[in-house]
This record gives sequence, structure tokens and C-alpha cells, in this order.
Amino acid sequence: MRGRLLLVEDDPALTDLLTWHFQREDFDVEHTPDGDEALLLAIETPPDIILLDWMIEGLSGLEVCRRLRRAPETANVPIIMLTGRGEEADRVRGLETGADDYVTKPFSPRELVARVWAVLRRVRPALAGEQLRFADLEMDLIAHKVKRGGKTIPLGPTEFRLLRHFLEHPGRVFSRERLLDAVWGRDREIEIRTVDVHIRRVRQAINFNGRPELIRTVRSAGYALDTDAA
Amino acid sequence: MRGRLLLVEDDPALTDLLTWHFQREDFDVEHTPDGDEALLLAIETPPDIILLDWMIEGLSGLEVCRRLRRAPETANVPIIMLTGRGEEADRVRGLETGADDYVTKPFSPRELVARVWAVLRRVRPALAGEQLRFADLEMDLIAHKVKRGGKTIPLGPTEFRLLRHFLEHPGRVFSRERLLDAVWGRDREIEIRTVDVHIRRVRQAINFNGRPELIRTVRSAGYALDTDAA
DNA sequence: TCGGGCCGTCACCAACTTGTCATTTTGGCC
DNA sequence: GGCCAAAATGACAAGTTGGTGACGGCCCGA
Repeated sequence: MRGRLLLVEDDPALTDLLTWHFQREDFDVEHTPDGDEALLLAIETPPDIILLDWMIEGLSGLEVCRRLRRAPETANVPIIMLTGRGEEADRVRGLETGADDYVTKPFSPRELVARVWAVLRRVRPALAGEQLRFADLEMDLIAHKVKRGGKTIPLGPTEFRLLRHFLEHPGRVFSRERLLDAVWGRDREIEIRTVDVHIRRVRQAINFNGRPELIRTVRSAGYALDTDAA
Repeated sequence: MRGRLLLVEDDPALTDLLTWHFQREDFDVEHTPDGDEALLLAIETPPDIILLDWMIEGLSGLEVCRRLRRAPETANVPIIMLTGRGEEADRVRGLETGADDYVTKPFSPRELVARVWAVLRRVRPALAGEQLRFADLEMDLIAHKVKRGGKTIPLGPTEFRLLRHFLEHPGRVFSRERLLDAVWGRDREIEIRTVDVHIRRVRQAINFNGRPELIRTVRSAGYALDTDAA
């Protein structure tokens, strides 16, 4: 399974067509024709991407999009809007409301699939099987390998996930709390300062012979990849 | 200036049109009609986003895209392809080659602008809003970083919050009392003159080698960002 | 069962921040 | 020019926060 996709669409024929295409891409497809239910589902267990029709039962697609963006659980989940409304003004409105892409019916399923991958490459590079890069560091998610300047670096599983999280959001500061959530899991029972220790271990591993520090400490806020080092 | 945009396009009319639109959005627009030159420019100083026409002089747009993705300097720079080729196969090919979006001519500049922002929201969240500016000073709230004239400035947590407060209300005068409320919190038990000291620390930090003063002292009233300096 | 790698904690230390105060400088006003 | 209040400055001690070394437990494969 490559990821979970939530399809919000009330045309049964289109639903079947898209479900088939995305299942073939190894997505776990969840479906609802209803705007309100879409919100509940998405917030309950956030999918990796949402396909959202504009004209649906219950809330309009645009309103669903707006609320998804406002809810912290789904604020970062990518959304692609599907719609018959081809007016420029509608498209601009959809994109400005927080949609990542806006596709006008009729569209080709293959193109939609390609657009989904294009968005996921950005948001969840891990799903798209991409290499992550930052400065002279590269992480191969498939081979589970990290290199800096060509030299392979041994990392433990936790260190790997921690570094990966940073690479997926370069420059962004994460508090220790958020790192525990993201790297250890939401239901951890772990001492907050443990994060420090793992940060140190990652640093030690990637800063062999005098390479510049990549992880910046932001006092009283957390840690981040240092975009100045890139 | 919100960001640097590289436009690779050989139609002069379209070039002018897009340049005008993106300059109005505060982009610094760089332009070349030639694929080879685009590569050189992009790798030399990576822009924040690239608009790439498929049919250009020199290398084809698709090939430029491929090479940009391969070069470590530009592997993460978002690319939007512009093209007259509306075939589904072409679009899929463009997206699979690493483009973040694929826009078919004729398109509306407004929509293109909206799509650029949609992509930048993902790739450089700081550019798309979570950033404060005043004169040559920029504060990135997501990265928790302050720069003046491109140079990163180290600030303690309190200094950061203080400066942020000013940047959020440029020009406005705040009494020491109000600053204590806003920056330290309403339930502080802090000597009023402490504000002076922190103002000094911020000034010292941001006025390195002879840069003009940004924080104006308003005698017997408080402090404010000096709008004359902007 | 032994050994090594990985992991979570802790105690201690170093570095940095921060609030305060005494003193000097500045600016406005007569 | 002299005076006064307000603001800037220098210095410092106390308080926070992050970095570090070390340790014991756990799991897994030999």
C-alpha cells in the first residue's frame, strides 16, 4: 500500500473509475459522497491526499476545503479539487482557498494520477519513493540509506526517522513535542529531553570530519535544518 | 520582494505579460529564452520557482526539467511547465519528469499566479505568508529566523518576540507598558525599564556595521518602527 | 546464553538569556 | 549655557536551557 486517499465525489460512475485507477496505483481508497462526512473522516484519520469534488451533497467542496485547512489535523493534507466549473474565477478561488491543484472535468484519469504523484512528491516524498536532499546530504528512502558527500552514514532506525522528518520540511522549526509526535508517534510516553539525545546522535553521525552543522538549535523553540548551511 | 522567479520563454509578448503580472506580485523576475542558459542561471543561483516553456531554443523544456531535477542545487526548486502541447500524454510526461504543475496555453495569467502560490505554499511556506518584512529586514516565523540584507541575525527568544511585535505593527508607537503586556505577557512582574534594555539588545543585533536605525525612540511615549527608514 | 547495537534516562556542566541597577549620555526647554 | 527628566549604556548575578558522558535495559542474532 502506497498511501491512503480520500475521494469525495457523488457521481457513482466517476467514483468507480477513479477508485479503480488509484487502487491500481496501490492506494487505499476511502470514499464518501457527502461533504460533512468527508470532514469527519478526514479529521478522524487524516489520509495522505484528498480528491474533492466541488459539487457534492452537504457542504460545498470549497467550504470543505476551507474547513480542512483550518483543522490542525488536516491543515497539511494535500487537496486536489475536481470540478465541472471551468471558469477562471472558480479555479483561482479554489487554489486560493488552499487546494493544491484544480482539475476541470472532463479529465483523464491518467493525468489525475500524475498530478496526485506530483503533489505527493512535495508533501510526502517518502510515499513517492523519492530521494531527499539537503545541502550535501542525500537520503534514499527505498534503500534506507543516508549519504553525505558520497560517504554512507550509519544511522539507527529512530535517528533515520528523525532526520527524515527534518528533510521533509527543510528549514522549519519543530518543538520537541512535535518531534515526539512525528517521529515517535502520538501515543508515546517518552521524556521530552530524549529528543536532545537523538539530535546529538544524528549530529554526531552526519558531521564527520568538520562538515558544517546542518541542524540548528532554536533556543526555547526546538530544532530545524539550517537553510543557511545549504 | 517575495521571491525570485526564473521565466524560460521565447515568445516576447507572453514574456512581457507574465513579467508584468509577477512583478506586481513582488517577484524578482529573471528571464531567458534559451534552455541551456536557463540551466546555467538556475544552477548558479537557484530561484524560488521556475516557469518553463516546453518549446524553447536550445534544449527542450522537458530536457531542461530533467536536468534541473538531477542537479543537486536545483533538485528541490519547483517547476511549472507552460505549453501549447495539450495532449494528455505530454502532460503526464511533464508531470512524471518532475514538474510540479503543467499549464496549457492559452491560460490566464491570474490562474498561473494562483498556481504558483499553491506550489510555493508547499515548498517554501515562508514565502507564502508566514513572513514579516520591514525595510531590508525579514523575519521568517516558520524557520524562526531573522535576516537583514541577507545576513542571518542571532536573537534571543525575548528579542525575537519583541521585534516580531514591532514588525506586526509597523510604524505604530508602543509604550513600555504595552510592550510588556504584548511581549512578556499580561501577568508580568517586571521592571518597566527592562524594556529599554531589550530594545537596546535588538538594536545592537540588527544594526550591524552602520545600517540605519529601524527602531525610533519616541520620547516620553515609547518606541516604534521608523517608517522613514523603510 | 552471550554480545552488540540501539534506546531512553539522568546528573552534571557549559553556554546563553534575562532582569536589574548604577552611571552616563541625550534632548528639550528656559 | 545650564538644568532636568528621560533614555542609553555597561556590568553583573541569577536563572534557563541545551549539550554531554555515562549507564542500564532490551532485543535479536550468533
